[in-house]
Amino acid sequence: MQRCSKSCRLRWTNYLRPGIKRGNFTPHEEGMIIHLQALLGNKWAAIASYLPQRTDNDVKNYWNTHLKKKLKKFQPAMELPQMAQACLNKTLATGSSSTIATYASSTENISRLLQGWMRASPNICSNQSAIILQTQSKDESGGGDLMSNEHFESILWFENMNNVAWEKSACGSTTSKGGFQDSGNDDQFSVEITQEMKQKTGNNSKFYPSFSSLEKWLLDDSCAGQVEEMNQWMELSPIF
DNA sequence: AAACAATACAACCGCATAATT
DNA sequence: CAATTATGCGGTTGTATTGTT
Repeated sequence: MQRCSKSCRLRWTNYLRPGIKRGNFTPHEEGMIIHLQALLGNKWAAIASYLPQRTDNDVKNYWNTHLKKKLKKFQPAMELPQMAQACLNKTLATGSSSTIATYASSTENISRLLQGWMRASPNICSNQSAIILQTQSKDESGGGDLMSNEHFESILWFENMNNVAWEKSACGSTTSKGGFQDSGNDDQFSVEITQEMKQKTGNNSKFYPSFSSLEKWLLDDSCAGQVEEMNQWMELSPIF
């Protein structure tokens, strides 16, 4: 079999390169992909950067063959962005204790990814890294249609989120300057976002969560666990 | 056992951008 | 600085495998 240099490189990066994990995706990985796809759209390389040992091709294939199907079944009951939002809501509302240590090994990838974002988006506030993700994710059925901004806004703009969570976190907050510092205190997540929200809305502008906030959410085990729960529910549900 | 369908995944293609000459 | 080459990425296709009738 003859391959051009491009094919060789591709085969190396996607198949032969050492350290590539093969086989089934764990529920946690599955959850990560679902979250990230909802947030980033079909940015497979970006999504894969959060999943060490998985290539973008892997993630893409898994999405197209497994997850897309699952979510399609699930969609009549809950739209995909809503699912991600519901997961996000629950995370904030419960303030469950969990650790981001699982993906600590991928911090390098994450920072790289975030740097890429920072470069890509002209609307980023330099200091607090508030974001407007200008995604051009393609709808699976539309094959080229832009996903509506409302979908992403519903995920990213925490205005739409469970007010109880905000009340709770706001009441419990004192001060939390300077971000997370890996304290392991998950309430701090809500606290920081709340304070950011107050800052932003105080300036009569829309609120965007900071990268660090989103990042923390993405790396939170609890959401993946919720997706796993959902998967189990889907399997048990008579609808499917 | 054969034919067909469905599935999974490696590989290919085209495009955009970065790096090199 | 332009031209060329290399690289990265996302969409799509090809094909081997598995399941079903």
